[in-house]
Amino acid sequence: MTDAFFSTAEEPAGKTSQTPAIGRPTEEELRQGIELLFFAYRDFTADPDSILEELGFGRAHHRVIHFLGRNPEITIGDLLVLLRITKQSLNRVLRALLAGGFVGQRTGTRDRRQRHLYLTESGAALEARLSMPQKDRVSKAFVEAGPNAVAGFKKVLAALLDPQERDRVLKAINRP
Amino acid sequence: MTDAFFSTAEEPAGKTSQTPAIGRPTEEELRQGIELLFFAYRDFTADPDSILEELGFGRAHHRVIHFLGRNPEITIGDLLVLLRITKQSLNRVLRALLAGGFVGQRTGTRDRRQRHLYLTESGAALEARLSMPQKDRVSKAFVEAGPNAVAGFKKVLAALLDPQERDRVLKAINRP
DNA sequence: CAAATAAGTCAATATGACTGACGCATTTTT
DNA sequence: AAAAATGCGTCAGTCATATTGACTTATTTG
Repeated sequence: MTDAFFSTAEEPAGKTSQTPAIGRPTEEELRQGIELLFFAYRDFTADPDSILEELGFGRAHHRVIHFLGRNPEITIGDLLVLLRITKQSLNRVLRALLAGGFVGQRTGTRDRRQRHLYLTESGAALEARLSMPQKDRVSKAFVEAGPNAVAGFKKVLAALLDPQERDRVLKAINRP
Repeated sequence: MTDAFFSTAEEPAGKTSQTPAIGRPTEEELRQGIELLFFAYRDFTADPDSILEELGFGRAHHRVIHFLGRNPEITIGDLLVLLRITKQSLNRVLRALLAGGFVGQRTGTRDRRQRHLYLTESGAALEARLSMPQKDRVSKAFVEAGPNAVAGFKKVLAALLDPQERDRVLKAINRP
């Protein structure tokens, strides 16, 4: 079996590599999609790294900052669910951000065990600075590819999400 | 199926959230694109992890296996360029794969300093096993989103690549 | 009051990346 | 032919991010 998974000669002559109108995508097309996603995501994530390095932060800090920007007053527990990491992993990152004055926390009023996190002014400034190159890249890509392509891009990415959580995630992304 | 994810009803009448025909995409749209990419990629990469864990391997091993499947007889140096990691980083991973019998190497004939790497039979089997869930996910997404959306997906991802290397990468992905 | 929950922390471990340095075999250049 | 450059392997040390497990404290809930 599998003597050449990515072999060039896997399709009979006469057929092309195009997606059939209704059937399953070809092996070739799937592989291309997978690799494209890999490379595009790699370039996409490479953008903010140099800024983070200046501050001695890593991508974990970036993620926290991003989601805090999007979800002000989120509790630790909810942030853990969102990031899908452990409390201990978050802790180190969060401590650094608190110490650096990028993030603040307030004790919950309804439940005083909870800590509500938020970006400080400098935290928000950092968020803006970090997201700038990514927004720039995505913006250029959207403009270049055109609105129709962008719609397809979003549609496919949405379909790639875990079906179980798709609605939840899309709702979170798409809220006003 | 969850249609109208990216409903346009979120902006006040008069303004639409469509990308302006020629202008810059809106902040909202950019943020959505960024987050969608993040979540979709996260789900996408989660697939093979359980298989890898069985074998005591990580994503680094997966990447090596994938690119070895795609580039049989590649040399160490070329693989390093492709993966953009250091020789030392690759070494540990490669040693494990060689020891496990998933990868073999041959001394080059033209230049005997070079090692040409290839997947063994069990390596190819593992590659197939790892890529199966990803292909499945992408396949379902492509079918669900439809050919037009897939074309847009690819177009945007290609536009997200670093301009400097775009041609090189696309050529590598898209070759026969 | 007892139990459950939210959070913080200590400790140990794993993975995957990095830099720097050095050695060996081989090829290329001078 | 000698010198330099190249391809690869490896030792040693570091770093960032993640993990699990166990324990504490404060607080809420049954």
